[in-house]
Amino acid sequence: MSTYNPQEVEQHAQALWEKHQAFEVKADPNQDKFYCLSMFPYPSGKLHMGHVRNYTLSEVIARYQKMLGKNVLHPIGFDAFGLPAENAAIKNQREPAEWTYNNMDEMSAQFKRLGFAFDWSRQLATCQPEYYRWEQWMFVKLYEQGLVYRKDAVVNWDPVDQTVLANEQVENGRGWRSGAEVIRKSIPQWFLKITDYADELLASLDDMPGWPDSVKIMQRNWIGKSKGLELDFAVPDFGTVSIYTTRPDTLYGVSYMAVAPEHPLAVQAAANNPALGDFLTQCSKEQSNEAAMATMEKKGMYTGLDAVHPLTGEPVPVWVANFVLMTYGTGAVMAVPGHDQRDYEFAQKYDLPITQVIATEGDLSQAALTEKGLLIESGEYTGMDFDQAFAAMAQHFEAAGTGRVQINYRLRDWGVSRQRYWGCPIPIIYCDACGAVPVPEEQLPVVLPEEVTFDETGGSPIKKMPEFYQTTCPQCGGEATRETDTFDTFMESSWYYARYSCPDYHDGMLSEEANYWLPVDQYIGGVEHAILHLLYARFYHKVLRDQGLVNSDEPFTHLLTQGMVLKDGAKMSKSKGNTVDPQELIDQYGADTVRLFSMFAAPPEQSLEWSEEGVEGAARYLNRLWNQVTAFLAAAGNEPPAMQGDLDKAQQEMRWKIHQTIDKVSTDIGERKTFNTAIAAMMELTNALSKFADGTDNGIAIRHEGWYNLVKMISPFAPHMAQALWEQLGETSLLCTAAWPTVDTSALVQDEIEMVVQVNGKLRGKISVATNAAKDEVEAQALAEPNVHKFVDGKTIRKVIVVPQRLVNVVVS
RNA sequence: GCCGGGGUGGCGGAAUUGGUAGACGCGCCGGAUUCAAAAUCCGGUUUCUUCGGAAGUGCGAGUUCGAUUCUCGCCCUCGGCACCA
Repeated sequence: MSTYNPQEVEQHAQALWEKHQAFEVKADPNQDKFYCLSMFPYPSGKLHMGHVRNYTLSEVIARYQKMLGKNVLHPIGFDAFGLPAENAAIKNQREPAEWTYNNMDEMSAQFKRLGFAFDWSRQLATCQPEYYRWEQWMFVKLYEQGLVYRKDAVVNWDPVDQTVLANEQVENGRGWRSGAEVIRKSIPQWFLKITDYADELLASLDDMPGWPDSVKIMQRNWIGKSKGLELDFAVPDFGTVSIYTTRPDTLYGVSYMAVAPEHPLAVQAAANNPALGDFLTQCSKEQSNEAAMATMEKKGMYTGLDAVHPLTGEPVPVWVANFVLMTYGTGAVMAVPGHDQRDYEFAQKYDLPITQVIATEGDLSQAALTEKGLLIESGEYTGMDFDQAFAAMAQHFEAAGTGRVQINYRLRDWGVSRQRYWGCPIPIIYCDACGAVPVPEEQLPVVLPEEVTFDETGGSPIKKMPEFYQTTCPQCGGEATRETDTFDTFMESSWYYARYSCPDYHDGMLSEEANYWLPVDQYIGGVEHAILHLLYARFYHKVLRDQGLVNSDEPFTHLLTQGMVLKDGAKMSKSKGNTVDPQELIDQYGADTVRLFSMFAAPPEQSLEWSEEGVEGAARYLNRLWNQVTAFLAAAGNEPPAMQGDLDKAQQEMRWKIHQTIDKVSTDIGERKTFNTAIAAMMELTNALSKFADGTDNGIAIRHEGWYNLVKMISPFAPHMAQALWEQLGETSLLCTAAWPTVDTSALVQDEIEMVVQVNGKLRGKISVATNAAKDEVEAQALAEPNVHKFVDGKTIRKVIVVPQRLVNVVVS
């Protein structure tokens, strides 16, 4: 019997896996595949506990599936483009590429030290031209297909640093480096028509049982499909302003219109109205993100223009309002203060009329009445309900040619242009004669120069590098300029999961192997990606499908969204100084302990509260398991006697516990994904086996059966220690390729069962009954229980509820 | 503000389909071992209690024989809100 030495044991197991290339896989049409994937990391520096948790989750599932006999793909790579590399470059005067590659090396070493069962031969990094060339290639394909277009869109402009800022670089409306007031600036940018796929993205959600409902609901709301009317309002001295409304039934209640500050009407009206001009300038300094728009003070100004109400002919004043989004619908709304709360508050503030045109309960002097109901004060539409009014008005306006039924989406097209350096160059060339021309396939990739110098403003260096942007037009051969914007990094993360199937394929974006591995069977990552990343990836997958590159409709069959790792109730972050370095823990306790703790401390979806004592507990458990198994083997050897004859009661119970645990652990890992309860069950079995000191042949056989299966079951969590114990059990194969334990259902049969007896819902006693006992027998036995009898005596029994196998509730008065 | 989570002992959490609230672990208390300590092992541990019991899962109502679980209304907290990834 030897003591447990994690460092030694872990080195040994890792060397074995390396020697046998245990986790490198090839497509094999004759074997069931299982593709298990954790969201790839941004190479920010060293690993943190969030990474450990994320990759241990996929690790446990991957190793479990492998033991079930599946051909398991469990790859790793890096989401290597992004803003932090540029920040590090400015701060440390290092090239983003060098910084990134260094971090990748460091993190790879830590991944290996943790013993993750990755197929390292498939490692990829999105900043490598071999990867992003296919992203550029696909962009050109989509351009040719008409799914790409260019339009003006708003960015955060820092007027001092003369650069575009990301939202997180704007603090309280000011640039984080310069401190200057950030303004909204409109510049031309490239967009992908994700809205063309809105309906399919929405409809597919109904057929994705492997995704959490919460994520599907969030995506549905994000897509925000609605049916309404687009109506044209004539505005004398301007022209026509179209609005979109989902509540045409409230049309008679319109008391004003509101347009976005960027709306052409507002711009025209401001031309000879200095006060209005000032207001628009003021609006341009306000943040345009949705949270800010929704919470800021609602402000507006009359433009001096009046629209004509399309039904009554009455004049309707047109206002500019800071809360109207130019990017949603038409950038103009009709305002019905009586039946919309935001319009209501605005009308109260500016003393605009509030009228009721829908008959509903409520007090209009307190709040808008937003419930639907029958129309009142609405001319010929009076008395109709919502559906009737919608249909009648749609018919009226369509006949008049001034309105139409329209399906609208909250989802906007995907702006992919970033005015930043460390990203994939957008493969477009601008020619004075030919306009925007995509880079021809044979000229791809457009390689991002890696030797660059940064100044403190954070502006992209390639915008100042003629050797990068000076080129010739692919169409006319004349002088031309390259696009210097790069892609949103969500572009890279939208298809990496597919590229893992063939990372070294040079003749195309994806090879046939993609269709063997895809879709991903289990995808794991933080909830914070519930909408953006996961929606973009779903969109991209459908685009890949329509290009004939994959034959599935959705990329991820099952999704697990993990919670954050907290310390003292707050998210671990460098700025808070509450980080825990996994490396120190690995050095002190070993990888198995760190892995076990991260799985045991909380269920995957919930946040995990960090606890040093909890880690010690995990280490203590592994130590105890090691000692128990080695002590048993030292005493009984690794060749157990055969079980024979009848088992006594304690032996039966021990076997029941062993097989009940196998059943539970299998369900917890394979179906429920509650690894914390799987570990708890294994701890219970460990405790039970420790106390079961039966030295008879049958007893030793049962103990061997228990420890043997326990070593297998703990192996996805603590694979190094399990491998060492496996060898002590006399096995010569790799444990990670051994078969997962199977349940002996005959061991689960019990002929007696304990039932709980309640009186008026309160626990009063317990009875032991035959498993197949009839209801009357159970009832009789329950009433005969002394303590139950005490509480029932002298009272009238109203009814007795018997829940088979569980409890009896005697209702008395 | 809108959308989606979460709230259970001193702490992390369990209770899988409406059926024993607190599994498992941590901490703490007691014991064994030790010259002593660490480590290890064994036992106890929701609160109150007149020792019969009673109360108890963020707060307030409701449905039910029975609610941590379902319904309604609140409070607190975390994630997302389109250029952080």
